[in-house]
Amino acid sequence: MPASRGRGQSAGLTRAQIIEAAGDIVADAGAGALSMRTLATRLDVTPNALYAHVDSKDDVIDGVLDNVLGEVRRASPQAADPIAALERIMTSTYAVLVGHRDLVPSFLSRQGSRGPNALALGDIMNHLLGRIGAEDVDAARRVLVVHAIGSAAFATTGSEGRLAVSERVARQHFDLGLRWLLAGIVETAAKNETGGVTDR
Amino acid sequence: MPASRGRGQSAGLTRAQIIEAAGDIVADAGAGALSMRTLATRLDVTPNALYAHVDSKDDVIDGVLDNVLGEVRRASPQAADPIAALERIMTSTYAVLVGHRDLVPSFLSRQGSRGPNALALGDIMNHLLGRIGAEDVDAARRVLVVHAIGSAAFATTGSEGRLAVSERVARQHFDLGLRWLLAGIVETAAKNETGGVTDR
DNA sequence: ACCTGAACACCGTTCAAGT
DNA sequence: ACCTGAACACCGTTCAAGT
Repeated sequence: MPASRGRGQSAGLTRAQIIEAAGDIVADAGAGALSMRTLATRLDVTPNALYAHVDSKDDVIDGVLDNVLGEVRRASPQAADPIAALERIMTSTYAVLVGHRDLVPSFLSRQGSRGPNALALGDIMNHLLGRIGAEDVDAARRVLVVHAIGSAAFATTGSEGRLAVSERVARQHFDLGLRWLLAGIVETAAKNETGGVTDR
Repeated sequence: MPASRGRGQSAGLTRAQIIEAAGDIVADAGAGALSMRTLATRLDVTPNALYAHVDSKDDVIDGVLDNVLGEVRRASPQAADPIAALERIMTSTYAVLVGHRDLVPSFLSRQGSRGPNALALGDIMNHLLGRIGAEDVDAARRVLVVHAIGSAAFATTGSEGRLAVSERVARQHFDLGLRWLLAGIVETAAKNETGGVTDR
């Protein structure tokens, strides 16, 4: 019920404000509770008013996803040990995603968000992978991202399924896979080290 | 419009029949087109009639997912080369999932289906991983499954996103990651080979 | 047991106003 | 430009019948 406003009166809505409110709903009541209507109610406007600032519900979700990615602890591209820096970025990404469980399916179906935070993270990863000497930077980055998001999707204190596994064990599995992948990337890079361009 | 039937007349509905029809809808018109109402229409019954045979829409989706998993080419647990057999199983899983793109998000959010086909596949993987001497069979299996499903989720001829990549390249990335993971599993197994139990 | 009729409590989105 | 009112075309699920 948009309560107190007359017909042409601005509610002072902003795209950023809408997306933040959407994030709050997801945090408070789960992703299933997010609808254009619950969102409108929280902002004290009618549902259709939102469409002056966002394109669609998917647009809203994209914004929420990128905000979440903003919580990832970003390592510096100039970190002394690029492999350790990559390990930290991916581990932080995993932790953030596990902290926002019911957003993870959206993450995968929308291919991990294309917002500014996702792009910044991707750039840092590219730079670190370049310093390691990765043969195919795009491939390495994608495999790492798939592992982080996929692992988060599988890390559920899974109600009924018997494969369900504790958060601690899921985290161990993630760590193990991450080490295997980084080792593979490094090894592939080492093979190609026939005087190619490196960082120092 | 359930056309020609009187009030208590059986339509001869079966759970298997319902799930098959649901799979047909997804194949014909995409996952977005599947609703209890479109499903009922296709089966020429009213929507609520379905609830005598299935618990919910999620129940239907679980059935569809497991049917899809039935298409995976199963390697024999006794295959001469267990590593190659694992590689074949994962590659076939990836291919099947890419062939059912819009089901993949459901796959991840429902943790890969718990039906008979999923269980059978998991058993074969466990046996092969045991023969390789994997240190932690559960971890290895989960990491491989996450890689296959996650890679499939990211393999889209992605409309607008700039990260979108051709099906060929996505497949190359999957292959690369799979090799890294299998190498890691084998290497971890080799380290622990201090006279433990093996297959021969 | 297995179905229909009717309803409940929702959705996302659009279109024509009003200021 | 930014909002409201009203509507369109849907959802999943339940409950009370009928045979």
